[in-house]
Amino acid sequence: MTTRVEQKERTRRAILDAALELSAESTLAAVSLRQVAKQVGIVPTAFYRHFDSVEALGLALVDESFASLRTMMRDIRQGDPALADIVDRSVTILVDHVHDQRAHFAFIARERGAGPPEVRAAIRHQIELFERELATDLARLPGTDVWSPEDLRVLANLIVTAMVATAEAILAAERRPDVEKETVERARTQLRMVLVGALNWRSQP
Amino acid sequence: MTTRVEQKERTRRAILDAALELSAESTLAAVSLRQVAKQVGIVPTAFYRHFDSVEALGLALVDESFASLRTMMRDIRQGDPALADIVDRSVTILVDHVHDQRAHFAFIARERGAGPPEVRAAIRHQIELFERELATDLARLPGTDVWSPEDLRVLANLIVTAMVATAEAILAAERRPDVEKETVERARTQLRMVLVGALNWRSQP
DNA sequence: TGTACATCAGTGAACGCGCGTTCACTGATGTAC
DNA sequence: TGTACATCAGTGAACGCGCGTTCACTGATGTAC
Repeated sequence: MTTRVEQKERTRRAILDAALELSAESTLAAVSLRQVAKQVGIVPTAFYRHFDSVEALGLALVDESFASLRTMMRDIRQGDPALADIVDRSVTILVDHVHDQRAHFAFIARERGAGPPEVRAAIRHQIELFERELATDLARLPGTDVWSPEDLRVLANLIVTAMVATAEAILAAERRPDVEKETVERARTQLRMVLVGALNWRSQP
Repeated sequence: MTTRVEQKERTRRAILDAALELSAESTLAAVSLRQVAKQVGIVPTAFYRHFDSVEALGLALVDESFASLRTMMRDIRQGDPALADIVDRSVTILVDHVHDQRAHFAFIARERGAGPPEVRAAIRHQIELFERELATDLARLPGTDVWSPEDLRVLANLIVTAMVATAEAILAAERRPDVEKETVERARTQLRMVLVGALNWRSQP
């Protein structure tokens, strides 16, 4: 026996999943309320019992997607932050999460540049928070004591940019293992290059 | 007196400009043939005298946009490739071109992730060509003789990724000079960090 | 130069379709007593 | 436990609107002679 609350939550979940799937064809802006309702198996008007508009649904998807990113961040932070294998571990965890949360990552990648303004702003804000957290983590690494706070933020921005590009490349690889392997190797090399630069860096050189 | 050919070209130009302007609101996938025709001041059916579909129009915009990128590339390549000010000069030229070709850069940034599959593929291909050219240029710099060809490509990819992110950040700054200045400073610092990494890099370390 | 014909960019009516949103409704689940 | 009423997720008809595409057309520009 299912309660009314449980059933409502199940329908809401189905709407979110349908929107993720349909927007994968191009972008959320091109998805209609009626397409979502049809895929879920409800009448179009029932949509309004769950969301005010397709855009409100988009904001809910942003929240969801970044919740899964934060899970990833926590995974990366776990365990010994020794420099030796930090690059390999971080990239491996990124790849695993892109596989597990493929639809969420794809959603962020698409809507980041082309979503409705509010959705775009929400994504930009979340990426900025992400960057700030990474800067804090970097400050704990040995050797960064000669860095200015600004340079730490700049480095964090570069790393996040490279990781976003890597996630997009993994998605574009479309599960072709050879293309993906190349992408992952490239990401590791790039992170190592950046770290070599970082270790030889002095603020205001 | 204007010839028929001239008039046709003028209308075609107006269609391209209208599509750039309208797609700026969200993405080309959300722009209708009728919206474009209305903005140009022609009847919807006249659109077909110039393009087979909105998607064909999209591909024409990709070609245009990358033509302006190649102009930029040529500008950067001009003159002395001395390491000293190569970073400052490259970033300055990038900023100037983003200002001059704002609509084109914004179009690429949006459609790169969310455009119709053919448009996305065309953009990915052009960025790859761009990267290959940069790798060739890098190979001419002193100090890169200890680099493997693969690592040159990986470095070029990192630099292109950072420059694409910089262009997007300049667009997002929406002509607010203080935000833009910060973005530009960040790009310069990042390129310098990467170059410090590059100068201390040995392939297969 | 003048005339007769060809070309073709742009017109305008018409089509069937999917869109978001309104509204009054139904009937199963939940609650008060 | 049983009954009477409240709640509310989902229904289904209806609306006016913008969509892409078809078709036969017009009339200015271009060309052959």
